[in-house]
Amino acid sequence: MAKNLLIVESPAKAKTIEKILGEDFEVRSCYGHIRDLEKGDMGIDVKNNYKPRYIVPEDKEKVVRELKGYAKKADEVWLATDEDREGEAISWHLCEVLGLDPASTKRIVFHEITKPAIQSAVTKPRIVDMNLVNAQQARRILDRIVGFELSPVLWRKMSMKNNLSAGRVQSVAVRIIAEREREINAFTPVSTFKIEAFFSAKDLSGKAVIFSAEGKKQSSAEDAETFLKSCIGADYKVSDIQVKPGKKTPPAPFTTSTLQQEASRKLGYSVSRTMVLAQKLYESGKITYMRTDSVNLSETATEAVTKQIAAQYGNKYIQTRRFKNKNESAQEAHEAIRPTYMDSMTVEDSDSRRLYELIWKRTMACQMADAELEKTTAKIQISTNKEELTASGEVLKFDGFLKVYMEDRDDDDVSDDEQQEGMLPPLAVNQPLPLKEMKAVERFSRPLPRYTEASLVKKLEELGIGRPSTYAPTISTILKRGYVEKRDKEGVKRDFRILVLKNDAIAKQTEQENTGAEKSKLFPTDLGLVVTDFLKLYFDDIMDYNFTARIEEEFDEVAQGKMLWSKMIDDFYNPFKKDVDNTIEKAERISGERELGFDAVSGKKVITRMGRYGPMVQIGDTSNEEEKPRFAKLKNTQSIETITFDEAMELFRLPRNLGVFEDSDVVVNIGRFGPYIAHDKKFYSLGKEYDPYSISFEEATPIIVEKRAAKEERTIKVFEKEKIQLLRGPYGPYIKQGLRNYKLPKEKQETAADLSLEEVKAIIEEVKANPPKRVPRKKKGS
DNA sequence: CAGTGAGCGAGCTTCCGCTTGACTT
Repeated sequence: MAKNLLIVESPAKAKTIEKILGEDFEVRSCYGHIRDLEKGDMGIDVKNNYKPRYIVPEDKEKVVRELKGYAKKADEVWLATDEDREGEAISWHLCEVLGLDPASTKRIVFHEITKPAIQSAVTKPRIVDMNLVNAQQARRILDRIVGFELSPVLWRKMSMKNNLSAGRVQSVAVRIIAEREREINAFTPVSTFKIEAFFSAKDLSGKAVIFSAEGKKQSSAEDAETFLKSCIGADYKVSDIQVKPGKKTPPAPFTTSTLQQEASRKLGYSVSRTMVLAQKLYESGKITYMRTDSVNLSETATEAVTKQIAAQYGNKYIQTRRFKNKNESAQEAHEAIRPTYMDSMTVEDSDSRRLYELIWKRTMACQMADAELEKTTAKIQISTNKEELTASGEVLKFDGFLKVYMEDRDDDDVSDDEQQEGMLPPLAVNQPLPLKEMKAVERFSRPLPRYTEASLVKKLEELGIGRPSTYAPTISTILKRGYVEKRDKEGVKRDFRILVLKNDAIAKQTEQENTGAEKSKLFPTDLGLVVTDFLKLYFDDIMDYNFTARIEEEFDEVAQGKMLWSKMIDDFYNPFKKDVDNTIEKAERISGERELGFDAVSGKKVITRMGRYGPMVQIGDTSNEEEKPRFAKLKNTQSIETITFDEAMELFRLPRNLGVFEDSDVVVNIGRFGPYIAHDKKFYSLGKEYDPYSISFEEATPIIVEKRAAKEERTIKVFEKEKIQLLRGPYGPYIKQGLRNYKLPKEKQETAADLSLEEVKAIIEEVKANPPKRVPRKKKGS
């Protein structure tokens, strides 16, 4: 048994460190936090200075039990959790649970898992910093108070009430999505006319090439026409040439947030997919820790990178750099995300290969030379006009880091004015240029695009909201709660005008473009919009984009010992609790109700609002005892915010009876699980390719026949009397009795069709006796 | 699986941040 027990947070890290420290140390991991506030009564004694009540959660009991065992056997316990607020708190909780004295237990830190860093850390132990621990407790308690006070307000005030939640991070994330949607809805595009002239000139080899030059934008079709007319019969010549050097600098190495953004843009990965793959790479020792907000590289890593650059591209491609975090809240417990071994350019695993190569390239690039450019701007004079045209081109003189890596940009970073810089043919001042044609093309201004998962992460990080370990879970939460949806949107066709000047004549054309199409973007749901409005109305301080930044300043003061954590919480809690009580007492139930007009047939009022089961439209009033109102559910692409009267009335066309097939009615409707066909007491889901409002009898009947056949296909065997079915599912054959499913043991899966009733019953009993382990369900804290 | 939409009110839900697996009909 080793004399020393060293505890870190991550098991993968434990393995590496044990190798470095050798026989004197046994290194174990605590798998993150080992204690948390109990759930009952918020886990806080509000009246007793907010004293927290901590418990070891059920799924951490085993870890704690084992650590206690190791600690008992060791002569000395060393705490080596991450060097940040959360890590410090974990060390303190370990002291509490393992019966160690925080005033004397050795606490060490390192921000990189390298031999020199760890060996030097062991020579400089300190003790747990209680001020930092208190800052974490304040953070934890404030989040618990906000979450557990606000969520119940929603349960009381929302008409839709299952599983609603609110919190410091998630509610602001939803707000960001909601506000962008409203900006887009309110946006009115303005069109201008872009002037583009095409000239011919000879390139270096003497071949004629076409290049383009731009003129001043025209604000209307009339102005554009006037300008083109003024150019009729004109001569063109180069009046000025400017050549300027330029450079591009490589981006910093990856943090969690930038990795998620680039993997989204370059590889199309969702934020959670990126994290799953990165976790795999980390656990197999291929990359450093993947949840970090630091852009720092260790000395050893920088050396390895430059060595690799020299070997692959030569010394002139090397430029060592140190990157600094812009974000002050960065807690720099780890390095940037980089390959562990720079000489491995790729990995075996095909799933994570593309992500690994992306990380490898970005890491290489960050220590490589700037790319050098030459930007040429040529002014072109129009003989009949005092306006000038501008042609610009860019030539790469030295590729530098671009040899391996080019960062992608978000749509919203690319402005309309920016043009793709191509090459210009060699030009000389006073050189006459023959005009091929000149165009005035109508271009519309565009609203900012909707957020992707990754661009939302970027925004949250800019606001200092959330941490690397929570970006992916936060997105899952707001999707799961139904505040936000990830989906595509079809664009709409729009005409745009083009005026062409060619051979001294002007022609007018109209062309079509698709606008507003979105792919895999985040849209707020009506629930998200209504909840956001409600929270903004009654809790504007918590919904403020700067709320987190403001309280982080106070946490910092606690961490520096300048403020008592309980005082900080008290200052926050008292006014907040007043708002909560006031809201519960005074606020009306929220439904986002909007009046659309009056039904032509009944003369009754038509409204749209949130109902118990989601957004809906309603004809008539619920207060009318005589006649119940008519209800219809909104389509999932519609919103109570934007639906028109005509669209609303259209929804009342369901259910539709299409006719009689095999002696039964064929009825189309939309139910709890989407559009369906009901026929002969059976239900058949309608795929996305069908519209229940327009599907015909001729389209519907083959669906019934097909789905019926597919179901037969899935059925292996039926025991009619016992109501037991043997079915084929995506995870192999299984038994279905009533609503419950039972998995077949592996050895019986091949021969499922031969099973007798007795054998099937035996399997059911067997599974019932030993139910498959489920994901640990949260239990009531006690 | 596929009706619902008002109100009453058992008992329940809920936060953010640290970490990994075992699980899916």
